[in-house]
Amino acid sequence: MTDVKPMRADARRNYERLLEEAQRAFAEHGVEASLEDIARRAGVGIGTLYRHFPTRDALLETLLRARFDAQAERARELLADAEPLAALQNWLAGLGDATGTFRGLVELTADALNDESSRLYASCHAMREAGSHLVERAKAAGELRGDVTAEELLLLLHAASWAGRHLPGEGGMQRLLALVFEGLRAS
Amino acid sequence: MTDVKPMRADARRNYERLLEEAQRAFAEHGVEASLEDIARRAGVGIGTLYRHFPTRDALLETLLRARFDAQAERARELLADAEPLAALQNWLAGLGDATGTFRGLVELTADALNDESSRLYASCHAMREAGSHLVERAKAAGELRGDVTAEELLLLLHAASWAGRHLPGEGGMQRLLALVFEGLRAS
DNA sequence: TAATATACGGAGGCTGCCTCCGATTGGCTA
DNA sequence: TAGCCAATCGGAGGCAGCCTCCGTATATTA
Repeated sequence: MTDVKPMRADARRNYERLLEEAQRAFAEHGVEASLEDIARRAGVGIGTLYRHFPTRDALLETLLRARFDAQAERARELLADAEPLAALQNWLAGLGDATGTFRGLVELTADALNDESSRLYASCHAMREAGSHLVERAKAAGELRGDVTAEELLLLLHAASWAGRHLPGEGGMQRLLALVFEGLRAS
Repeated sequence: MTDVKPMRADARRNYERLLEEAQRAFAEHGVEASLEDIARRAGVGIGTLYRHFPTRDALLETLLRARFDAQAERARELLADAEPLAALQNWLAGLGDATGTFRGLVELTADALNDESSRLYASCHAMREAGSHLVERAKAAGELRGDVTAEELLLLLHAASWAGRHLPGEGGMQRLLALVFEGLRAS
């Protein structure tokens, strides 16, 4: 099936250098970091970058897939947790951290979920599927409103993650997420 | 004080053509629309655009100031409303509409609120001040949680507005905002 | 109508995106 | 170990957008 011819030594070396520098650049400048700059820092020509990663999304996907897959796996683990709502909140917080690693990433993943042709769709979608089981379980346990969809919930998490970036200081996302769960009305 | 020497006729004409085309371009392509394209469509040179509006923000601010000021004014009116929480929600919905006019505008206003050197800061800040009175009133009436700040509330509104753009179909923002007020816990 | 302050326009320098193709080289074979 | 060739590299070049600068044009005033 997956008869991947091994890469030539120079190709593999460049591939890995590129990923290292891309990670650094995206972390520092956000998902819009200059690709030419990444190639330059990796010590390869821009053509080499484009051969290995034909689009920016392809590069991002390679960096993120493992992280997103781990997040999906974590959802499966949390299905065994005794407290459905807490498990869901726990998982969402992790997702928020994951999409918070690069500036601009939340926008990308939120859009990817609505665009099957996106290169990021597959891993994002798998994550959503995994998460939706946590949602259903929390609903079934009567701990979560029954009229909220997994889509809405995920979007609210993304929104909180987005907002966390626009609040001075740390931990903004957690605070906002808590507010979203509790509601704003005085009780 | 404001002894504004009247503009030369051609200058005024160009100024207005530019605003018209900018409105159209931002509405169509979002706040990142090409400035060269705006100048082209307005039938003026790029230099003319930059003379009238030295930065993209200056152009945006001219287009938005009236709208934002109206929003601040609306907050003052709503202070007379008999139902503090409803008035606040009403006002927030209007703000959501205002920041939803151009793609990318929410990000801009959310950032402007944290950056006094931004050209948009003044009008955004005035709006926040006006809104915070509505917040305080709703708290005082015991209809809104006492531990929420106006900053957080505005940010949550912005987040809902942001998220509304990433949900297929209309009215996403209103639905999300409602969820934020009600809370997600089953009651 | 002539003088002059004001305003115009776009060339040009820069950066970033992406493609294409001649030059280079790793790895296999004899 | 030499030599071959497919795999890989690198960057020039075309395009678009940002912004500045300054020679040219023109509205206004006297």
